[in-house]
This record gives sequence, structure tokens and C-alpha cells, in this order.
Amino acid sequence: MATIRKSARSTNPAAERPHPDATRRSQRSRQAIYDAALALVGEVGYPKTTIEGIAARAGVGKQTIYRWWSSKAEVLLEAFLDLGEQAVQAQGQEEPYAIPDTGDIAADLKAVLRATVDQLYDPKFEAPSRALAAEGLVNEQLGREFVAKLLEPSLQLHVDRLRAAQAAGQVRPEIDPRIALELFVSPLAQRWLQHTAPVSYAYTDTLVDYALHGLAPR
Amino acid sequence: MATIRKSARSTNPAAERPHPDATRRSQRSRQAIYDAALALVGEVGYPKTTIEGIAARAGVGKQTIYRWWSSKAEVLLEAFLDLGEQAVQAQGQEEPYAIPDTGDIAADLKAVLRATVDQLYDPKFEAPSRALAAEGLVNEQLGREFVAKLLEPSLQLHVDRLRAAQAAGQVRPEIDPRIALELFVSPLAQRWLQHTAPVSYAYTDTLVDYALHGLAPR
Amino acid sequence: MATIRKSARSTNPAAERPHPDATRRSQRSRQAIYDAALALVGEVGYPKTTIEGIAARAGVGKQTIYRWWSSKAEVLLEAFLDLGEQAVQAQGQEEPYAIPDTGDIAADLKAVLRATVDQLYDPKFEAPSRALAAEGLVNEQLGREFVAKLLEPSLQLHVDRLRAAQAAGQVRPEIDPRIALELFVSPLAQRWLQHTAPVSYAYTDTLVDYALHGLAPR
Amino acid sequence: MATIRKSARSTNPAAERPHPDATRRSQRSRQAIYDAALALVGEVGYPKTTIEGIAARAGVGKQTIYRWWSSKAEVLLEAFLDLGEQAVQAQGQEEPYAIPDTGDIAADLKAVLRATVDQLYDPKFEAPSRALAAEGLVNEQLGREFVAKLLEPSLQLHVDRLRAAQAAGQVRPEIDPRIALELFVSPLAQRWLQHTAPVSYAYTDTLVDYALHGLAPR
DNA sequence: CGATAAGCGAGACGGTACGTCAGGTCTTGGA
DNA sequence: TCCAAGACCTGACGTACCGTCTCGCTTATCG
Repeated sequence: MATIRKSARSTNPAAERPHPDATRRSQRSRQAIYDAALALVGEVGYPKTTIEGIAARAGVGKQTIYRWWSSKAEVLLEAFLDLGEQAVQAQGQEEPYAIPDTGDIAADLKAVLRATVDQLYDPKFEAPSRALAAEGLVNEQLGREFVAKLLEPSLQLHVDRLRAAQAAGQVRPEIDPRIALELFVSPLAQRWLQHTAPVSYAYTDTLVDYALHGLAPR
Repeated sequence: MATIRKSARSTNPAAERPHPDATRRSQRSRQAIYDAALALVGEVGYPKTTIEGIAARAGVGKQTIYRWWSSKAEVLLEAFLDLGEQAVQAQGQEEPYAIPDTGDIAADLKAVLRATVDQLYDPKFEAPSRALAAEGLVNEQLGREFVAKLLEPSLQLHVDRLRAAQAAGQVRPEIDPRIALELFVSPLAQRWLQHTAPVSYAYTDTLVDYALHGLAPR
Repeated sequence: MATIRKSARSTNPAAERPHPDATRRSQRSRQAIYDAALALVGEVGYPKTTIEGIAARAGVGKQTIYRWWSSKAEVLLEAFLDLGEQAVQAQGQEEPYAIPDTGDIAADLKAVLRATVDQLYDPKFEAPSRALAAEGLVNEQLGREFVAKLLEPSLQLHVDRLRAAQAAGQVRPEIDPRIALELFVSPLAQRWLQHTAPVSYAYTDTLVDYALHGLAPR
Repeated sequence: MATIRKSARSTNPAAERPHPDATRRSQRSRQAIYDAALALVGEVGYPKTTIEGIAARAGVGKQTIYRWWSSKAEVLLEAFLDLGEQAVQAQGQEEPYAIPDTGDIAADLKAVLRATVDQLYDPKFEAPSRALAAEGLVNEQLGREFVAKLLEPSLQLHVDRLRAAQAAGQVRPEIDPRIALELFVSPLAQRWLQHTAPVSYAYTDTLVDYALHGLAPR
């Protein structure tokens, strides 16, 4: 969640959408649409962001949007993915993000969760990701895309780190890492998404401690 | 989460919305609106449910909706709360739900989570609660109402049960129950909401075990 | 053609178009739409007159136009009929137009044709009637309405006058007046509509003379 | 009107439209465009005939149309002229049409008008000529072209025949043939164009009789 | 007990955005 | 260099709902 990766998507050049000829596609327009979509979601919120508004702001015909995407949610999803890619490239980061492995699983997870918190409240990211999450709840197709392209890569890193911890004897070997990671990731996600309670570093640290050592007395 | 209660709301007779005279309110219309709203959300989905559609289906003027509610989300929220109340009354349940206390915290939590799973996939409840959750992500005011009226009461029961477990020495005394419950509630919620993975009894049982005993070797 | 009458249409109060409730209709909007339509056709021409433009100029929602008319041609037709009615009322003319009967059929027809010429080149009338005529050629349904509501009443007056002339022995009794009137009306109409040649009083006088006395030597 | 001639147009090889090099023009495309335009006007009507539709049907790029014509009306006008030429050539008719001169002006005119009626209701000709006439009413530039290229040549033949009749003493010498011909041509044109009344041989015969001998008693 | 004022059903209204169609311009790649 | 193909910006289409507003019509106190 704290991590956005180059993500599988970007390298199948043609025909993600069936009909038009992608080789003739205007990169200028595409980028302008991404920028406009992200800006509008940030400024007026997702529900008041309209395709017409995006087109106008991007200086683009509506048809150019409809040609390549089928809904504002799809536009925003791709815009957000693109934003992630650009953020990665801007840092000159050749390695895709990974969770550090200092040998101390508790410390590493706490560090990652703190970074995740920072990202969740980064104004550039908050509005779009909240909007996409919301849309995904109700629109299953988009929800799956959202999960696969945005969440999954990041979750996989947690799985990897937990497996390493198992190898190092810091996590019990019979634990399923896919489930384990949810103990600390999901609570954070829910608090942030649903405003159920404030999110602080102390909170995420506590989550990691509880998850590692359990609620029951030892 | 598995529980829906009478919930604070129902007994302040006048002026939830400022203007009209609630004593003259037509209960026939109110109920018809609730029914129509829930039916439409179930049949065509939340985004295609419209105020006009609800009014038409309920045989009601649009103004009658706008007089008492300010958005389709509010209508649906109240309709859903009403649905919960009616479900409770139908069972002749005078006591509000509570989590059983057999003395075995693990068993009790597993039972409650299994009941929660059943409710989440009950067709009457799924569409509206998913819709309300989605709307709540993006509309903070509604989100808070949603949390306070629907989630909070149920979460409080978990808190109570965890405190009892602490008194019984089954949960460490320094644990914060508000955070603790998230270890198993949030993962379930997220899997369900975001379709990230299937939800089974085995899964919720595992969550309880992991949460109680931790990931680290003991 | 020189004459616009109260015309049968205006006095069936309800349901010319099936669906909406005509009693609730906004007369303010209706008049604003008529004004806007006529103004736009005069200013930018019929093809560049759009429903959207009419709505904007009239300060009216598009739906208010689509509720009551099915095309811009219909709007313009009714607007034009209304214009005619108002022109008649403005003159305080209680009698519907009629062709004068001085006893001299030649003089009377020449007078009427001169008046017709004046009207054809009246800027308020020219653009809309030309546009409606054009639309009527290609859209048969509208064409029939146009003929029935605008042309027919005026043509009937010519028929009446010709019958009077037959009674007075100025026109041969076996002549069919419906056909006879076309000898001078149609040439005028065609010159005007198709810009085939200029139209002058001398021309219309000549038409009447040729029609009355024939081309062949007597 | 009953006659379509080789007409001035066809033999100025270059630069009717300024820009492109007409010598390199693809005759295949040109013919395909004509065919498509006429077919579409016949099948779906003039208003629903679009440049895109013509291009698609002709298997031609839109630019190929815009390169050589400035509007669908122009395309159709040329297509229609071409159709006339081809019809003439198909009959192996080296002489341009002329009105017969049997010495009996009444009979000759009646014959020509009957032929005109036949042509007006020929399905190949009706839709395009009606469409062009309509467009000409509103678009003065095109209207003049339409008149000059299509109507004028045919009208001139009537003028010639009337002059011959004058020489033969069958038409009064002081009659202006340009005006005279309108007495029978315009009524026919108007009935056909505006669907004001059915057109039959009996009707056109009557027109000729009325025009020649006048309405007044002799 | 009759007046009067509220809620109500209906739905017209001024708007905004939808998703589509076509116009006319421009670019690309193949002949 | 012309042409087919079609992406692009533009602008209008006709539709769906929004939230507001008026209409009569119950209906239920209160003067």
C-alpha cells in the first residue's frame, strides 16, 4: 500500500481497449486527460468530477475520452497508475519498491506502515485513491482492476517480507502470509477509508506489536 | 458488524430535518420510500438508483422525498436502519444483540465472525450496505453517520466482550480492545468490501487464531 | 399567401401533443421560445439555429422544448403561426383577412399579389417562411402541416374570390378555381423561393393579365 | 424540367475548387462518391445522409470528399448532374433534349408536361432533386447553382418553343415567354415539391388549357 | 363545524451532464 | 502526391435526473 510499482500493465502496447488504433494515439491528449482528472478529483471531489469537465480542462474533445476509456472511474484509475509510475521514475528509482529487510521484522513492518500512512495522507494521493476505492466497492469489475493493479503489487511485497521472516524464524512457519498481512494492513486501511478513527504512527506501531505477539497472554 | 440494533435514531419525534412538521408525516409514504429504495438498490444497483426512480416506485411525489431527506444516500441509510429494526422486531428480540460469553474468547469470536459472514452475504443486506459504505468513503459526513449508526454499536459489543476476556485473563490487560478488535474485524470487512479474496468460515477462524496468538513464535 | 389568419389550430386547448399536461404549461416559456426561435432564424439562418441555441436564448431548459415539440421545424412552425396571430391581433383586426371584392377581378388580384410580395420580403417573415418551406420539401409530415396551416387558409380566400368572379361572369364557369389560382400564385411562389428571377409589382400584374386572358390570341 | 442536358459544367477539367491538382484525381473515387451519395439520399433521405456516411459507403477517406467539394449539397448536386449525363448517354442521345414542335403548341406542351411528371416521380430522381431544391431555398449560393445548372437549360427549351409558337401565331406576340412558361411549369413544380395536391396528366393538361386560353370568358 | 393550512401526488421547469453523432482538420502509411 | 483510414477538437443532439416550484387534493387540527 505504501508502494506503487511499475506495475504489470504498462507494457502491452496495443489494444487494451479493442476498437481504436492505439498507435495513432495522441500522447499529449492522454497526459492532459490524466492531469485534468487528477486535478479535478483533488479540487472538487470525485462526484463532481465529470467527463465533460475533464475534457474541457484537458482541452480535449469528449470523444477522445470515450474512445479510450469507458467511464470516469477508468480514466482516474489509469491516471492514478500513471501518477505512480511517474513518481517512481522521478525518483530515478530503478529498483521497484521493496520492504526493507534489516533482520528485524517488527521494525521493518513499522517503518513500512509509517510510510504508508504518509502516503495515504499525501494530498496528491488521497482524493483519487479514496475515490477509486469507493467506486470499486460498488462496481465489481473496476474493483478487481483496482485491487489487481494497485493493491496487489504492494501486498505481494508484504508477503515476500513475511516469508523472509519465516525463514529467519521470526514468524511461525505454519502462518499464511496472505492472511497475516491483513492483521495490520486492513485495520489501517479501514480507519483511513472509513474515518472510523485517527491514524497515527503510534497506532500502526501498536498494530504491528499486537499482530506479532497476539492478544492472548504468552 | 454482525449486529443491527435499535440504534439511537428512532425516537426523536420532530425536526431531524428542520422545516416540516413531522407529526403530520405520512407513515405510508415513508415506508413505501424505504421499500422502494431498498428494492431498487438491490435490483439495479446503487448508482442507477435515482430519487425519481424511488419516488415513482413508491408512488410518491419527489417533494415528499426532498422534504425529509437531503440525498439518496440519506434515504438509503434510514431505509437500511429501518430494515435492521424490523429484522430485530420480527425475531421478537427484545434484548439488543450481544456477543455470547461462554468463557472461551476464541470460540465466541469465531462464532460471531461466522454470523457476520452470513449477514454480509445475505442478499437483502449486501447491496445496500456496500452502497452505503462506498458513499461513506467519499462523503465524509455520511460516512460518519454510517459508522456511528451502523458500525459503532456492533463494534462496541466486541469491545465489551474483549474487556470481559481481559477480566478473565484470556487477553493481556494492557491491550486496547478498540484496536484489538480491528485485527479480525477489518480484514474480514476489507475482503468483503473490496473482493480481494473469498471469505470463508475457515478464514475467519484463522483470523481469530492469528490475532489471539500472534504471528511470532511463542 | 398574403394572408395569415387566426387559423383553425389555436382553439383545441389540450393534448395536441399527447404526453404532458398542457394546463400546467408555462406561457412565459412558450412565448420566450417563439421569440428566440424567430430571432435566431432571422439572425443566423435556419441551419445554424439549434434547439440548444433557442433554449439558451429563451432562458429555458432544453427539455422544455422537447416536451412540447419534436423538432426545431415544429417549433418554428408554431412560432410563425403565433407571429401571424399576433400580427392580426395587433391590427385590432376582428375580421379574418379576405380578398377585396371591388367587382373587378383583375384589379383585386393584382392588389392581393402586390400585398403578398410585400409580405414575402418583409424581413420578419422571409427567413422563417423560407426555412419552413424548405424543411417541408424534405419532411413530408411537416410539409403537410405547413401547407394546411399556413398556405391553405390563404389559398381558400383566392378560391372564394374566384368563385365570386365566376358568379359575376368575369371568370368562365367551367374553370376549377383551385387550379386557376395556381396560375398566378405558384409562379410568384417559385420566383421567390428559388431566386429564379426578381419579383416586382409589374411582374405580378403581368401574371394576372396572362392568367386571365391567356397566352393565345383571342 | 423534363430535360436534363449535358450542361455547361462537365468540361472544365481543372480547379473548380481552387487547391488540388485535378489531373491526378481518382475517377474511381469520384464515381464511387456519386453513387454513394445518390444511394444514401434515396435510402435514408437527405438529412440523414452525411459526409461520413458517403465516404464510408464509397470506401473513400473523408478528406477525398472535402478536397473536391465543400458540402454534401455540392456533392449531391454534382452527383445528380452526373446522373443526368449518364442517363442521356445511356440513351445514345447525341442531341440534347428539345421540346417537339408538331405545330400544335397545346399538344406539344401537354406532352412535355406529361414527360416531366413521369420524371418527377421516377424514384431515381425524386429524392435527390427534392433535396437539392430544399437546400437551395435556404442556401442561396447553392440555389443559384441548382437553378442555373438544372432548371435553366430546361426552361430555355420552353422559351424556345413558345417563341416558335409566337412566330406561328399561336401565342400572342406581346407575351414574354419567360413569364408565360411559369403559368404551367410553376404550378406543377409547386404541387410536386410541396405535396399540396396530387399531380396527374389531367391536371397538367388542364394547366396548359387554362394558360393558353385564360380564365376570363372570351 | 367549517376554515385553513399542512402534507401529499403529480409533474413542469431551469439546469447539468450524459453518451453519441457528425463536421471539418490533420496525420500516418501504403501505392 | 494522392488516397484510405481514422484520431482529433468542436458543437449539437436527444435523454436522464437533479433540486425547485407550483398545482389541486386530502386530511386534521383549531378558531
